[in-house]
Amino acid sequence: MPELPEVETVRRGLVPAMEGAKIAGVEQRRADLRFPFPDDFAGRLGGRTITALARRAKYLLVHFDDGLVLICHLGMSGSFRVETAHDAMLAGEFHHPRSRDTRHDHVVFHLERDGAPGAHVVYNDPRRFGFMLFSHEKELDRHPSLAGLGVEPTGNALDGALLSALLHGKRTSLKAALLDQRLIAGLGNIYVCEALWRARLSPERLATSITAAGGKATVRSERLAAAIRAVIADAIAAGGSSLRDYVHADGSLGYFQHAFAVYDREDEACTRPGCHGIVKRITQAGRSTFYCSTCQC
DNA sequence: ACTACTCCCTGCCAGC
DNA sequence: TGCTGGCAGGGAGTAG
Repeated sequence: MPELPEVETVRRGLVPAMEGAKIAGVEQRRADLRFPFPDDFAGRLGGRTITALARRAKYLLVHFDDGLVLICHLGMSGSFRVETAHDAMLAGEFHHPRSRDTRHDHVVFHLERDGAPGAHVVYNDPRRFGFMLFSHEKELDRHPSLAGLGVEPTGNALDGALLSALLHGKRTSLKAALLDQRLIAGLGNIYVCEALWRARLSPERLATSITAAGGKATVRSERLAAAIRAVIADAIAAGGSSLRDYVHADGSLGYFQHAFAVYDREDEACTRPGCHGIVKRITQAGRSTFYCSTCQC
């Protein structure tokens, strides 16, 4: 589910309720998600004030006033939603328009602000591939989940030369290489497919084939780096992609899924002007790849 | 060191 | 109307 643009959208959606708020209490409704919750999870969070919400790749980072950091990963099906006390009351009594499936509400953060009860932030995750772990600001970069992550595809850091250097010598497919979080951190199945289509490059091409010795930029690496940055920026601007039940923290939907050129568009006509190809679906590394074999080569 | 494959878990949808 | 199989935004762990 959530790739970088979705996590960034979630982060922005949670900021108003969470930044500057104090944790009044935490309901932890099961012992584990993908991993066991840290010991005394609720106890360690209670009474702390949230100073900032940050993001690294697909990780949401909740910073507290004493340097504690809660590292959250949403896995495939995780989501957060913000409920006001009023929402919670209505949901209990009526079918509230914004109510949703609460079967997999695993964690509820009760917030307070200026001593008054604030919002509830609820973590829901049907498949439980998500997880929450603790770290500390001073050792965050060395945390096992974050230490090996590659470059962010936001901003201008990822250019043709860097991409060429990262992919040089990689004998795997271009698709698999772009999914490797150690190289570029934050891309997932959707945005890799979309970036490759924008760059007119085949997902089946050998990753090293778009590079030059010494990591010098090539026409193709420049094109792909630009496509990756653009698709991520466009998706963030659109509020991410809403597939199935994925919604923003405030319950609204992102709309980038309407802009997909190839993802989940098997058998549809390629929309590139002048191209008369049909979008195909193939399986790479056990996951679906969507692309146009006519214009992507 | 790399690369490839399996598995974790639940829900949903198409096809029978 | 069931049932069944396949598939889904991810990544850790293991085996070559």
